[in-house]
Amino acid sequence: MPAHPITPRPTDAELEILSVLWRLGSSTVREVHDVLSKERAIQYTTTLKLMQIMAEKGLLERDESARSHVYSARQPRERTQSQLAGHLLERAFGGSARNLLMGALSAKKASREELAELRKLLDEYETGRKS
Amino acid sequence: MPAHPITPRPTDAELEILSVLWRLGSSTVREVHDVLSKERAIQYTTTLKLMQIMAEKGLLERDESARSHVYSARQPRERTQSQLAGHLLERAFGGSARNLLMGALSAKKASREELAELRKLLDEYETGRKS
DNA sequence: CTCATCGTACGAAGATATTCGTTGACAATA
DNA sequence: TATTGTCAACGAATATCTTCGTACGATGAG
Repeated sequence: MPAHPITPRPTDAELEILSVLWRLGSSTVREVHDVLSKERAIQYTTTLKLMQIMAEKGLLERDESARSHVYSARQPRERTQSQLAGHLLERAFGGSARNLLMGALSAKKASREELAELRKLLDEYETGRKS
Repeated sequence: MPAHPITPRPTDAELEILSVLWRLGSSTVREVHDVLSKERAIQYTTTLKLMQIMAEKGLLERDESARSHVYSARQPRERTQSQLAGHLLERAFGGSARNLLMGALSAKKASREELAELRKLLDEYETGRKS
């Protein structure tokens, strides 16, 4: 039986780990740490502990067959992202996707290409949704 | 001099308070608590303490002229929302607004009306942005 | 074999978040 | 005025997050 029935929302530090794993795919602590430590000051055992806790929580899966354990995200990236976006959407935007997008755009200006991507996404979504 | 030079990102519990204040406008602890306590179990002093801490942090402003202090959000709603969306955008979506919107839409299905709103927002944004 | 290196496990400190009980001041009312 | 209710202030317990030092076993070089 898993320690947690449902996957908890990752914290900020945990999200850093997940981001690296999304990029690298299955990795050892060393591999994750090498990336992480280039972005900010952090000790190896901190990365290790974080990843151990995340495995306990069910955020990561661990393969212990080799001496250097290999970790991977337990949920697909899209699912975690959807969980996070959905949570913020409810808590901070009263469910208004429009306001969420507005907030994102005013935080970080979007390029013409990105705007085109957004429109395309809406088109595809509508097509898939239609009746 | 303010206790905090920049406004910290509100926590989840703090966001609940802010949401109520966004709806009600300037309010006493009692008024906020009455709304909050209908949504979940919480004691009056918990609401009070939260709002006191938020005032210390600079998230709220407090008018002490009356016996019942009157609180209000220090930042406009849009600014806080932009801060939160921007933070999530960077940490969890690698800056991709497209993926953020995708996550939001897959967390909560959007109605036809909401899709229209989203398109309209993109149109307005592009117009405002155009060289 | 011996020693330096690399890995996991563990414990614990410090910071922050969340919760609520108690206290004392003030106000409203009987 | 005496009692009852309302409020802010405070302290403290608990939980969670984040960080890192230490210990100890496994591995590889000499």
